[in-house]
Amino acid sequence: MRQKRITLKDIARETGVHVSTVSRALDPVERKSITEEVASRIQAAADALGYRPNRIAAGLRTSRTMTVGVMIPDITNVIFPPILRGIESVLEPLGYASIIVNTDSERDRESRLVDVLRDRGVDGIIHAAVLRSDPTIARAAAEGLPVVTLNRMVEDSQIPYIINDEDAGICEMLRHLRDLGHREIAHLAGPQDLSTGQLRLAAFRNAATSLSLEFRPELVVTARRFDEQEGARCIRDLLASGRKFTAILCANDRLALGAIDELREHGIDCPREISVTGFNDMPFLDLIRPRLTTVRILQHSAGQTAATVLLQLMNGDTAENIPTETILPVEIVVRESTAPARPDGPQQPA
Amino acid sequence: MRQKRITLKDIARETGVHVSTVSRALDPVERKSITEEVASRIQAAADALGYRPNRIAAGLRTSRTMTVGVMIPDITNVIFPPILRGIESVLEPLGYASIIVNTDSERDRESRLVDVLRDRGVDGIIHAAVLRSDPTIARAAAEGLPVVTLNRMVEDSQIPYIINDEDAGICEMLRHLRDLGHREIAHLAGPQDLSTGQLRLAAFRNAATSLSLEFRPELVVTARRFDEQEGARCIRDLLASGRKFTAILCANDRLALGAIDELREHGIDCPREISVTGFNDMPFLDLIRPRLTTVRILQHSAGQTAATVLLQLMNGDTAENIPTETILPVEIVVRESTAPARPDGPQQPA
DNA sequence: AGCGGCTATGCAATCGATTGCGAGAGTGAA
DNA sequence: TTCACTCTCGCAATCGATTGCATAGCCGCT
Repeated sequence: MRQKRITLKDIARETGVHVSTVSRALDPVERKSITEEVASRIQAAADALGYRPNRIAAGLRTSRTMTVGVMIPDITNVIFPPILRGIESVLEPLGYASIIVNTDSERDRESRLVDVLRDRGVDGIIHAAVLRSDPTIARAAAEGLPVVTLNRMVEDSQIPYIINDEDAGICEMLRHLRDLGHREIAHLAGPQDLSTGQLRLAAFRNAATSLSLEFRPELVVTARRFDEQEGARCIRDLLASGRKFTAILCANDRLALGAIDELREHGIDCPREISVTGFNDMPFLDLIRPRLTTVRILQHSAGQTAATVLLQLMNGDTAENIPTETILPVEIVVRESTAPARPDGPQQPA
Repeated sequence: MRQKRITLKDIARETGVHVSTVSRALDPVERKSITEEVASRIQAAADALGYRPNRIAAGLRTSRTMTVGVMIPDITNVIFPPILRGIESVLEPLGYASIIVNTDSERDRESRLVDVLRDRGVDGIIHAAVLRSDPTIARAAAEGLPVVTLNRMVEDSQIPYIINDEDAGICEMLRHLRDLGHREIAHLAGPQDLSTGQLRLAAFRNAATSLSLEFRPELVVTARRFDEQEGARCIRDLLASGRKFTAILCANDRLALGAIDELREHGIDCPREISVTGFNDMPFLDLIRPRLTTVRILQHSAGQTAATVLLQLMNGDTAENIPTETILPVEIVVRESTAPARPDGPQQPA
């Protein structure tokens, strides 16, 4: 039932040459070392028979599989698909395929998956998982496997990383709020075991001082997950604390959405009474009212950049040509969830 | 720099047996044909050396790569990631990896990608792309490659398919609208070159007659894409036609969201004046007001089912054990975008 | 003691493509 | 005519694991 595949041997038999000659004739770089007439005869036979190279066999011999592994926390998180398309857009035209794995941000799953990818002989790994430390990936890189990380860096390693200029994003956003007259600005921080959560909190602190706004630890609440429920919970806690604030800078869009919902539950209007900002600019955000002011990250180009750097690594470019650190610009998108601070000062809600 | 991999040969040398013996000792099913003492000595050596089997080499010999191809239109479309997680949840524990490719619903890209997957020796393909006909995949299946399709079927073929019971979903939704008193119900249909668009329109027609509601072709408008812009455009056309209607059943959530927005632009309130329903129940829908009444599809289980059927195919189960057709149940989720038809009859907006 | 039969293990081919090396043909110059 | 050199192509090893077949050894039975 199943057709036998056409191999080099078949073409060799057909054209009366040796399989090695066929191999060379079909290899664009070796082709020049073959008489043009022979080469085109072989090419014709290959086309006629419908030859398709067996990448498995080639991979065994060359130990290059033209496959890369991509590790992300969870594909159902809307920020990752655009990254994957970005990666694909540079790798696929070059004949690479990618194996995508979800780590669910679990450490043992993460290291197990690194091994799975290595067993499959991937030529490199793009690691967009966000756990704050991972010995397995560091070891893989140290053993010579090309690795780049996205959105995070592995300490004490030479692994190139691509990050978004989140510091600048946070800082711009804080400036936007300040320029609107806000002074008591809360921060709804993300989980501190995820690099994004940690980095954005640090950025908030730095930005506050550099903008001559006082950093107030009591106005920081930390979410345990990046979701709406936690956003809402944090707002409840914040309101319960009785502290005054007129704006909330959230570490991600979903926290912001949860926050706005919870404020509404308490009869507090966003943006009239309290301004709220997000981070990521996830899809469909402009369908949700009030339309969220947020920091836009160029996920697609982040993916492209990661893939490009990985390619350099896999091609064995000289180290000095490979950027260790790439910082991608972000931009703030001002929509409807931010407004001038009320002139009569913060109204502490009931 | 790069460490040499440990191979069977290394273990053989270490333990003083032949590599074939090592191979058998490490293969759970062959292991019983080896003296327990030898087997465990080999196992110990393998562990000590940190042996990891080379799947490429094994794949070459056995022509099983433990890899499946998954074809979808576009990973950034929110309905696909849950499907992928569903597939992964059954395949990954068994040692399979999947290569995911985006077809962008382009025919030539689609057939090219089928070949890419075959070149890589995938053991099977789950085909969730939605073009209405594709000779390449049919040929692949005819040549013996295990294939299952998701959300669509390939005509004139034995390819098993998994679909959601969209007919039932449309019918239930129409019944819901009828029970609310609606009689003039428009259908905002999806692109007719995509199977989902076509099927849902057909289902709408059937449901109308079976519910003794007149099917009115002039109340059907067809979108060119499944997005908000097209939803809005269709509503403009519908309003411009001057026809009366009190409810709109949309072929997908995004069309519905675009429709509601456009109605609002015209000063028409949903659901008070016109009810609107969606299809898919995409994530974050409950954050958008009015919260959309829609048909929920169990994407995750669809993925699981597709993977399970593919496994049967790949394991060469006898044909009669393999379901050709699997229809998964759907459910309607009633939220805020539907309300009773106004007792004074449809108000034709200006 | 001899023989049948079974079991544990070794041997070697194999999957398909790649590649270093060498041989033969062809060319040009002396 | 011959020698040196180049160009094209064939030969065979190789990547690492799998597997059908062969064989050596052992057991038990008569």
